[in-house]
Amino acid sequence: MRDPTLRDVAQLAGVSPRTVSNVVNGYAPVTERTRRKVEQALAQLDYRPNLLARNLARGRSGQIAVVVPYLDTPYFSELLQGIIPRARERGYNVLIDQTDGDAAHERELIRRAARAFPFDGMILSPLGLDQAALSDRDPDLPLVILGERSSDGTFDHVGIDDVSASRDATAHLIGLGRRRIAAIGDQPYATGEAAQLRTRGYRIAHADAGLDVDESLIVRRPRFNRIDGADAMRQLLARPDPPDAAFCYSDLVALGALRAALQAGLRVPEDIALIGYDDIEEGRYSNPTISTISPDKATIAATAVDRLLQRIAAPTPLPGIEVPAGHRLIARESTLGRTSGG
Amino acid sequence: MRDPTLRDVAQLAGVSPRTVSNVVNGYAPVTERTRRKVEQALAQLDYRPNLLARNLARGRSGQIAVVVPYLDTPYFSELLQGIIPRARERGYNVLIDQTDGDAAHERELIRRAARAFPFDGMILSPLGLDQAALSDRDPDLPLVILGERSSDGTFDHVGIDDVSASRDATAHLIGLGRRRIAAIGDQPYATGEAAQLRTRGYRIAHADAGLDVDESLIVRRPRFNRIDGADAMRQLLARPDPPDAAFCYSDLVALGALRAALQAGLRVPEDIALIGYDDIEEGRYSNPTISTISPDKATIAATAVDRLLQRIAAPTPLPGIEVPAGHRLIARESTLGRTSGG
DNA sequence: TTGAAAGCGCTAACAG
DNA sequence: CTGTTAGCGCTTTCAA
Repeated sequence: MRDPTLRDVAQLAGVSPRTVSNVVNGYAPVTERTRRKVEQALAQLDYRPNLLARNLARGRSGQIAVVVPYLDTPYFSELLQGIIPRARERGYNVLIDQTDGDAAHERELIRRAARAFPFDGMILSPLGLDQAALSDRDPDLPLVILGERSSDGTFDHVGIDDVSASRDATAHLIGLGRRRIAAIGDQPYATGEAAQLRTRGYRIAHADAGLDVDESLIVRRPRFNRIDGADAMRQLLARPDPPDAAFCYSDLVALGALRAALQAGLRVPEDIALIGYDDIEEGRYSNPTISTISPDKATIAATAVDRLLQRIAAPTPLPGIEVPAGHRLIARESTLGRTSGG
Repeated sequence: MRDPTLRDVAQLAGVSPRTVSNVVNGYAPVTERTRRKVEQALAQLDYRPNLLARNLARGRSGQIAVVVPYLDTPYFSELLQGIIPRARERGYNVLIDQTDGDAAHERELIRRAARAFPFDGMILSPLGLDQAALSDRDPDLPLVILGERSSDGTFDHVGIDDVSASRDATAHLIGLGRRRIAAIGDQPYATGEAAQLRTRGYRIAHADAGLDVDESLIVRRPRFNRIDGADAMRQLLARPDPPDAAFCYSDLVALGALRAALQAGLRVPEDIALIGYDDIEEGRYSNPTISTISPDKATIAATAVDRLLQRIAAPTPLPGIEVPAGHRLIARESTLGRTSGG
């Protein structure tokens, strides 16, 4: 049978649809008596508003889009874990899309060109789009960017301070007495901002300690995944003068590097110490466990949602701001050794 | 400015909205000349249909819900990775929700009680709901169940044959000469069907080989995650007669167990061989790599979407069917040792 | 405080 | 082949 409509309820309660709407939405004041009648009818019919109709009338969709490059990257799925409930709490549904880092796909999304993807705002973790490309978008789309681009003043950006986090990671290695420290994951091109910030932190840490950087130890990699980490490590280990430590630009890279190092017969951290970035759960269970930079994911997720909903609600476009999130260094076995492991 | 509507286009092209709609949707045949005029107007105005309106008129939402217990469980995120593009291709958006295995939440969803969650059908991986509870739902909700419940005739179920997969895994261990094989993850209660099927396969493999099962080696665990695996392994290793192998009910459990075994100073697989279930990428990079049962995730994802869309499109409810998916055993270092590692 | 009625933008009977 | 028109179910302006 057809679902009961507002009109059905109105009829049963003997009032107009307008009044029922008022009761349902708690809008205008309604007489206690009327409200009671309406509520009874509502219950009796088990009425549920048709959201499509409501949204059409209200001119909004009640949905936000969350767009990440890869859904199966633990960092993103852990972030989503925080974003979804927060959005649901605040009355929004979450549409998810993944781009595989495809620039065209990302561009289409921020231009709202996708015919079949209705949303009131978007949380995007761009990968294919560089800073400039981000500005070429639907100006009316409330947008929050995650990761390492910076705000151009028309959208919010939430993320941790990559430079200082990377400096911390590198300094940790230096503090442990390591001197030939590789950096795995640099991306010296327009879309590689995230990587470049990390490289910058790596350099600063060296400078802080009065150490020179061996440029040949900075390894470029297109993605922050396991394969890239493993490949890079193999390449480094093939050198006559391999590194005694590596700052990996993601935990996945570190995990891949770890695998390659162990396969090559090295001991971690005795022969080579490893530190990652992201603090994914996997790094807490690997053998050895992975030292890492832990971004405050809960805060990032919550803040991203809150900012986005604010932007959506704002009658006139809000200025875009930078929202910093915290991070901390977590030292585990891959740098400290088993003694203090847990 | 306001987005152009169908009416605007019609006006510009000098035809009726009906004709524009026909052109946009490719419905009725349209004169070449008319079509050209309309298409030109369409392009000129950069017209994009309002989906809310379209869906309201069509009486559907154009969205499917995908509901999993945990988004950050690799198995699910890898599955989602397959589901989303497939659904998008077929013109559907994907709404995601996670339940944390909460029965009440799952029940609410299949009853379509959630006021603010519009979808035409649902792909659900139930955790909190047992077989019986699954039948108590909105009878009009096109539903595809993933995992280990079986179809009650009103929804489709897609999944691999857990019993035979588990038998394969156990037989692999037996074939390697192991005789004290633990099973980690049994759940002897209503919602633990998945686990029970695996235990059954474990028993069958023993029977096949003419071996007795040591009941005390079957370890119960509420969840299939890393912590449970680690805890279970610690408990097993504390025994005077520890096992020489373990069939873990998920890769995550195996990874946790691996961690605990190595921490206890054991060698894997020399002292204890481990096999998991799910074939998540993490198991291909752990040290040692994890032998596992690999379900055909691509097929599961694609089939689930296809079946669901069929159910949605069907004018009259389709009978629910069982859709089997394939699996294969992948032997890696955690059972074979490093010699053949890759 | 409540009713009547006009949309929101699109689809789809029903003519013609 | 194309125009007219009545909804889809809800919100909301305007009156009363």
